[in-house]
Amino acid sequence: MSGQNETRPTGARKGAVAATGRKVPCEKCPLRGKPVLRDFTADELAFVSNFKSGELNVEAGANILLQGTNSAHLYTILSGWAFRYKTLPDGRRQILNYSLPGEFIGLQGSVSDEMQHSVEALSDMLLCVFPREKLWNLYTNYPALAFDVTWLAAREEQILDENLMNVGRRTSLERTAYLLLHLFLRAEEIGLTKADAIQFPITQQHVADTLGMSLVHTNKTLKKLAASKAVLWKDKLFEILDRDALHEIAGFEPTQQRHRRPFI
Amino acid sequence: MSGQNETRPTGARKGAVAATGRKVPCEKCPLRGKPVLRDFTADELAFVSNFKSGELNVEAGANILLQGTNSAHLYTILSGWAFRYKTLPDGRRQILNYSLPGEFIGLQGSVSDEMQHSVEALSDMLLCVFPREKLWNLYTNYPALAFDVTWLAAREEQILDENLMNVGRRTSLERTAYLLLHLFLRAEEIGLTKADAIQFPITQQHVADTLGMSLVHTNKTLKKLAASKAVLWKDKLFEILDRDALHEIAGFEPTQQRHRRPFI
DNA sequence: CGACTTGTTGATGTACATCAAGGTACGTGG
DNA sequence: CCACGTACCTTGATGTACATCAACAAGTCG
Repeated sequence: MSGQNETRPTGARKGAVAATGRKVPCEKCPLRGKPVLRDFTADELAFVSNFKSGELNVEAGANILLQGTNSAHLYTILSGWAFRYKTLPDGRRQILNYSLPGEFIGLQGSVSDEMQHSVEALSDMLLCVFPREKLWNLYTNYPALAFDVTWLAAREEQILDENLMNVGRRTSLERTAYLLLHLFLRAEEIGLTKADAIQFPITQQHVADTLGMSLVHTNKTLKKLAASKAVLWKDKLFEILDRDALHEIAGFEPTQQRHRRPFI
Repeated sequence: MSGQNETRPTGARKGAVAATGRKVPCEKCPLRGKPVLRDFTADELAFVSNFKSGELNVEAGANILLQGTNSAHLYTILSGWAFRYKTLPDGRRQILNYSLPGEFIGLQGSVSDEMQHSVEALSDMLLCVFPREKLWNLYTNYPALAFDVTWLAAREEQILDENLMNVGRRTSLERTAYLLLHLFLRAEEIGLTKADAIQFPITQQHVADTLGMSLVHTNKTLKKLAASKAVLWKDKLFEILDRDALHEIAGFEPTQQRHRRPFI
C-alpha cells in the first residue's frame, strides 16, 4: 500500500525509500533552529517523528507529484528546490510557485481526490515522507500543528495572490525583477544565500513559464534588467548588485512576516 | 473592542451589528441542506452558533476588508457576492478571486498580521461575523471543523492556481470564456442560477481586472465571445446558450469535487 | 592509454516580421 | 454619470529562424 511507485521519480539516484528507515530524526533536522521555524514542544516533535514514515531522494528533473494522480504521501523538503505547475492539453505550461526547504509538497492532495497540479524537482532533493492518512490524527491530537498546516496553506495563498497580481498587472520588466527578488528573499530566509548571491537552479524557460511570457521575450527582458546593473545572473549564479534598485524596478512591497513554520 | 468600524463598510444600509444579536441560528441557515455543505453534528452546530458573534449587512460597493489593515473579524457569506483584490500604488488593480455565499472572508488575516488584500462587496450582502480570537478554540475542540477550515483554504488555493494558469497561459478569448464559465458553475453549485442563466453583479471592468486585460480589449473579446453564440450577457443577465461550445472555447477541464464545506 | 575530433543537446542570445493588446478618443443609452 | 461600444494608431509580445557556447558521449588516432 505504501510505496506506490506512481510517486517515485523516474530515475531517482538512490531510489525511493518511502516508508522505510528514518535517518534524520526531527530533533536533528537541519532546519531546526532556523528563525523561520517556530519552537515546538517535545511532545510535538515526538509525534512528528512518528508521523514521518521515511525519506526520499529525488533527482533533478524528476516528477514528485503528477497532475491527475493521487499520491498517498505528503512531503516536506529537507533540501533542494522544486516547482509546482499545471499544463494544458496542448502543452502550454504555467508554473504556479516554487518549493524550498521547510515547505510542504502535496497538501492540496490531502484535501481533494486528485492532484490538480504537478511538482517537479529543480535540483537533487531530500524529502521527508508522511502518510497522508495520519494527517487526521494530527488534527485530532495536535491542534497547534493543525493550525500550522493551515498557516502554511494561507502562506501559499498569499504567494499565489502576489504572483497573480504580478502576471496580471505588472509589466514584463517589473514581473521579472519581482520574481527574482521574491525567490532570492525566500532563499535568504532559510540561509541559502551567501552575501547577495545564490545558486539559482532555474532556467530562463522557468522564468518564462512562471511569468506567462515567451522564452524570447523573457530573454530580452532579462537583458534589459541586467543592463540596469541591479542584478547579475550568469551560469546559474544570481547576484543582487543593487538591492534598492531592484526593489524599485520590481515595485516590491515588503510582504511582512514569513516566520512561524510548522513541523519538519 | 468588538465592532471596530475599520471594517464597517462605508454606508452599510443597516450599519454594523457585529457582536450583537444573532438573528439566524446556524440550524436555520439558508445554506443548510445544500449539497455543497457536509453534514455537521449537533455539537458542531452548537459550537458554531456560539462562535458566531452576529451578522453584518453590507451595501454593494462597500469595502469589507482593506489591504494593510487588520480586522478582528472573520466572515462567512450568507448572501451576496464580493471580490478579493490587490492594488499597486499607481492604481493598477488585480482581482484575485470572487467570494460567494458559503465561503470565508478574511481567513488569511487570521494567519498573518496584516491583510494583504482588500475585499469589496459586489452586491448587497449579509455576512456572519466571527471573532477571530475564538478560532483557536475551534482548533483545540473541533478538529473536524479545523480540517474544514484547511479544506477551504486549499480550495481557494486551487482556484488561484487555475486563475494564474488562466491569466498566464491562455489567450484572451479562452480566459474570458473560462472566467464566465467558472463563475457560473460556482453559482450553480449553490443554487443561484435558473436554468442556464444568472444575474451577474460584475461589470466588464471587473472582468478586465480579473484577467489582466484592458477594458477596451475585454470589451472586444466579450463581443467575439458573444459572436460565437455560446453565451449571452446583457444587462447583468448572463446566459449560457451552448454549454459544450463554452467548455470548448474555455478549454475547461472539469475541476472535480467542490463539495464538503465547513460550517456556516 | 590518453588526447584529440566529431556530433548532439540544452541553454542562451539576437534579428526580423507579425500580431495581439494597449491607450486615447469619442460615440451611445440608461 | 457610469457602463458599454467602437475606431484609430501605437506598442509590447510572439514566433520563427538562426547563431553561439558549454557539457557530454562516442569514436578515432597518436
